[in-house]
Amino acid sequence: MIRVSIFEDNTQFREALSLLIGGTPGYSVTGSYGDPVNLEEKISESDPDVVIMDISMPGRDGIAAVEILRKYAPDIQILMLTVFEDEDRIFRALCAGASGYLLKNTSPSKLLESIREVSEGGAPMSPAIARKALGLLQKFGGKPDASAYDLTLRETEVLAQLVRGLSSKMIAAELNISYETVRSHLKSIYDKLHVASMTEAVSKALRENLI
Amino acid sequence: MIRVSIFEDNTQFREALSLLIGGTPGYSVTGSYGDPVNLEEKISESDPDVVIMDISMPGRDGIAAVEILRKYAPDIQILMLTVFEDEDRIFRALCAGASGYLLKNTSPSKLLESIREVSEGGAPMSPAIARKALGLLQKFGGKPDASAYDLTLRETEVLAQLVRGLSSKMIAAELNISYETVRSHLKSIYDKLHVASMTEAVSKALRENLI
DNA sequence: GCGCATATCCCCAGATTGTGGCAGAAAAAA
DNA sequence: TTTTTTCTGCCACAATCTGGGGATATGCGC
Repeated sequence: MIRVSIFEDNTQFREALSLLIGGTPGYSVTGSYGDPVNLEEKISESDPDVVIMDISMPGRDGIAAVEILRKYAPDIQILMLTVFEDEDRIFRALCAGASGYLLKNTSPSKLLESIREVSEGGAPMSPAIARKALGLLQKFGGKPDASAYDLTLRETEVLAQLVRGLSSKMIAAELNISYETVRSHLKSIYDKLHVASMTEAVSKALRENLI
Repeated sequence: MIRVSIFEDNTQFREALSLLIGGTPGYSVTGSYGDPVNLEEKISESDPDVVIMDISMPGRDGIAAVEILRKYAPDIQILMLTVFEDEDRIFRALCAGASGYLLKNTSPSKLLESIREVSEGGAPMSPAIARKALGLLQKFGGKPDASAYDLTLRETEVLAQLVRGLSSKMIAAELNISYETVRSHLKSIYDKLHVASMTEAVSKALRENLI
């Protein structure tokens, strides 16, 4: 039996959801609310396994509610159910701690399946949402691209140690070469990365995934 | 009619897939290969809408194949079908350009559904995979967590500039405060982050998303 | 008021880094 | 073989950074 709480400001839609979920064997609706005010209280009284959350609600933003809920009860799975499909909101909701993201045009059977899936540790998303989430991931992951600045092998090694936070001396010890040699490599690295200090080099390396 | 090409080195599994997909109305298998050697040729002769790709194959890695295919024919949707569920491989496959990622224990009906979904612009993933992909996304997008070391507002600002690669002097200019003040803040930052140099601070800040 | 945290400045001594130049040995490419 | 690249090492000077002292002022809470 999966215990579900619903947060959705549209009364009609909320009732419909409640009827659908509550009327299906294996599911029970333990709470149904029009806003996330006094969220903790509502959660503790309904004690759900899964929370269905709308994004736009009066009083408090659904995404903020997700963040709070994440902290208050990390084990509760959160399923966003909303009409918004802009990248920004998807991203913020997922990063806030939602485990699934469905559009409101999702069919009842898909919705029920998704509730089960999210309670079992999955991450159900509407196809369009999943594709956008994937796009976000690809944007971040880009490419581990050390070749762009064509650092030599040794230079890459030195840079790697630098990124670990080591000083020139420590790097020398780590790589079993002279302190001065490390400094020589550093010069080349600065040249190739177009930077002028260790900090800049580390910053660039980490930002652009050069290690 | 969805045209599907299969790349999978296990002959039995490949044949089974071929039978399943080819035997279902609405789907046709236009190519079935044991390795991705001469990938471009195989693709142009089979002209698929969707490619099903294994990760481990003789000759060439499936992930590398995805990258090449992405460039050669960007409109072809790629569905990974493999046994691996480590974050690294998932991440690399998705970033290389795969649009879906299924585990080999996926049921035939789910598989067929996923092929349709990916061809329609979705991003089907096995629940466990989806959850891991979500985790990756959250890791990247996680909002700055400076609170852990409770840096003050000013210290956070200084750290932010440091991460940009600026020197103490430059930070002083940027924040319109004295060089010595910057140094004072830096001392506190070092103290709180348990580091002893700019490089270390930048490294820690970027790794732990303190900015 | 009194403590406490924050933010702002200062000085010093010693260590580290940035910059410039130089050069031999080994490896790879021509 | 000759040339080029990479890896190695060194010196010197100026600039910057680190770690140790303090000092003043402004709020905020008790």
